Order: sequence, then structure tokens, then C-alpha cells
Amino acid sequence: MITRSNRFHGHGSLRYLYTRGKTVRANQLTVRYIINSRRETWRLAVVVSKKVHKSAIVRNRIRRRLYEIVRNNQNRISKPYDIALIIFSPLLAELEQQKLESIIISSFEKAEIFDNPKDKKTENYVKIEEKEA
RNA sequence: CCAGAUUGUUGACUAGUCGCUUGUACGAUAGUAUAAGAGGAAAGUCCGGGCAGCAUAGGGAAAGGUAGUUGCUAACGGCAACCAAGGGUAACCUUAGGGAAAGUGCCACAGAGACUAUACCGCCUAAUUUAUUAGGUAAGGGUGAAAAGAGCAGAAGUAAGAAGCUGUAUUUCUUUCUGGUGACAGAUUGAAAUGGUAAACCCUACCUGCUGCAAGGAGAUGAAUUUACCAUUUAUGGUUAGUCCCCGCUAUAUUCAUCAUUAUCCGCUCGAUCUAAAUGGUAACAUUUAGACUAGAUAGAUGACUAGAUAAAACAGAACCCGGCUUAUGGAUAAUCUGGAUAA
Repeated sequence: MITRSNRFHGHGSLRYLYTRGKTVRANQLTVRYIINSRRETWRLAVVVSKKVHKSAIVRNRIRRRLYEIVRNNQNRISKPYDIALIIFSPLLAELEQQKLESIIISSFEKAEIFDNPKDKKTENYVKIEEKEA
């Protein structure tokens, strides 16, 4: 689970994101995102409607797995993005962890929410050099 | 040992890595430490109550609900014990269990005819055209779940028949008695009635004010109207609004715009609470004593991954809180009881 400051609040905010944000589509989910100039940290919302699955247990499970994957990779989000993950398929509750993680990471890289891997490596090298220095 | 009946319990654990929510302590802050963190149904939202607002929640009408008795309870359409009817060899189970003699409606198909009802066949009498007409008739046939009959049976009677009569069953009212708080059970006197349906209208008795935590309270900034409006009078009348309707009651606040505001804080968890023991009661339950504090989120915490024989398990996620009901549920397991078989 991510901290409360990184969660997404309010219908108004989501409406704003839906009308003005950019979208990237994967097989079973879409990512909508926009840079929020008022904030300093990024925010994430996972939207799982009742059409996806009737049971609240399954919907909670999808939400928690996606939050967890994003949390493990949160160092790669540099700018104050507002992100919404909109889910279409109940298969995400059963999918293997590595596959699910690769889907999320690839779609985030497509959207340029994550920095490019090459840039990331160079940054890391820079940091290491600084530490060594 | 086999087949059943009833009432329960549990419904996941350990280790590691990375996290979330709330409380407490320390700290200027960042944060650190520590404690706690979904269910038996949290579900369906079907009943009942608390709590909140509307008058203090009042009267009438309408509408709705409940239906054996006694008790339990904050209350109930719930629970317990009992009564009645039905099912089972039994343990035990099931029951929308008041009234059809207040009135109305309905009873398909078949059949001549099914409650202001009838004569198809047959039977009897008369007439003549000897096979038809007219009249009588419900003993018989046919149809149907039920037939001129409204419980059942019987004899006498007649042209053929009926009304009527006799016996008996049940029910209602009634007389008296016994047992029980009572439903009721067992006897008994007299009179009357007799198809089903009240999960058809209806009648009887009892109960129910409406809206639900998105209740309700506290917003910020700016603007406008003002003691709701009209008339007379300064307290009345009318209008409007609030509680479905009528009566009654109430009327310093109301409206608009903006705020990525459908936000934020309170309500919010100590309560008809939980655990244990004792006492009373057949039981539901009650009382007393001792101890405990046990989720409070808000796009919504209680998790993700790895390892453990890997196949890790059912139904399933608190949203103001309680008491029930109903529905979903893989596996494991306890107690009591019934019937049968075998052995001693």
C-alpha cells in the first residue's frame, strides 16, 4: 500500500484528469496521466468498477497488487504526475506477479512517467560517483 | 459397526523482505520506538430498537402490518416452553394455526343442470297419428372432485315421486362439573347449522407519526433582501413554507455567486459491550460479583512477494451502532440422543 499523500482524492480531480490527461493503453488496463503543477509529489488512483467483478474481495486484491507494484518502483517517478489506472479485466487478480509487473512498467515507460532506462543508469552512475567522491 | 436426529466449535499457521491505518511516548521538524488492526455470516437490507432532525410527536382519516396460549426482551414479524393439526418405527421435524352461521365474489373442463339452477336418457299418467305430443317425477343411468344434494345412513310411503320422519358424526352457541395461569383436555344439558376458497374482497382483535449518518452540526470569501408575504391593526385574519391528507402547531433567517469544495472537522465508537464464576428459572432469560477496553478507514488501512511436502484451499471485506431473520459455505472436529446388527 502507498502512503495517503500519494493516493488520489476527489471526483473533481478525476474529472479534470479524464478531460485533459493523456492516455496509454495496454491489454487489460489503460493509464491516464498528467503533470500537476500545484503539487510536489506524485499521486496514483486505481479504478476498478463493479462491472469488472461483483465481489469486493477480488476488486480489493487487484487494487492492492497494483499499488504494491507502483510502490516498489516509486523511485523512478521524478515529476509530480497524477496517474489513474483503469482496469477492465478480472484476470489481473490471478495473473503471475512478474508478468503483471512487466505490463505496468512497460506502459509507464511508454508514457514517459518513468525515466528511460538508459538515463536512469547514467543517473545512478552519477550518484555513485558523487558518493565515492 | 451401520443408518439417522439435534446442538455446537474451528474455518488457517511459521519465518524472511518491503509497506499501510489508528492510538501512546519521545522529538523543533523530518522521523523513531511501541501497542492494536475485518466476519460467522462483515452479505441480503427482510423485521425490531437506539441515536438524529421535523412541535413536546398531539387528534382524526387513510394506508400498512401481525394472527393458537403463556412467558422472555429495550423492542420485534424474534426466542423459549406448551396446546392443536400433520409426517416419521423412533430420536425428532413441519405449520400465513382468528372468522366461511355479517355480507359480496369465484369454483376451469365435462355435463340437460353447479345456490334467484334443471328434465338428456329413463320412470309414471293422459291423448291419439303407435311413435309422437302434453303433463308429472329426482328412485335409477350418463358427466364430474362434488348432482336436486348441500355431513353420513336408514326405513316407511307413492301412479311415479317429494316434503317430512328416524338414527348418528362434526361444529357453533348454551347448562353444569373436573384438571390447567392459559391455549386446551375429559365428561355433560338443550337448541341450531352443515361443499371449497379469507396466499379473493371483507370482518374481528392488537400494533404502527415521517425521514434516515448522503441523518444532523461546524465552512471560507463576496453580494442582496430582511424579522416569510398581504390587509387592517399592532395583534388578528388570509396566503405561503415545513411534517403524504385534514385539524392543530411552527415561521431570523433566506437567496445568489466563487473555491479543480461531491473537500475538511465533529457525529465515530464505553456499549441493551465482552469474558469468567455463582444464584434463581424446565427454558428463553434475569440478577450479583470479579476482570477487560477489543478496527474506526474516507477513491476508503488491515497488504504484496518468497520459502516451508506446494495442491494451499469454502463463502466472502467493517462504513453510525446493537438484537434477530434469511441466504452462501470446501475441509476438520466435539457432545447428547434414536433405530438396527454383532459380541459379552
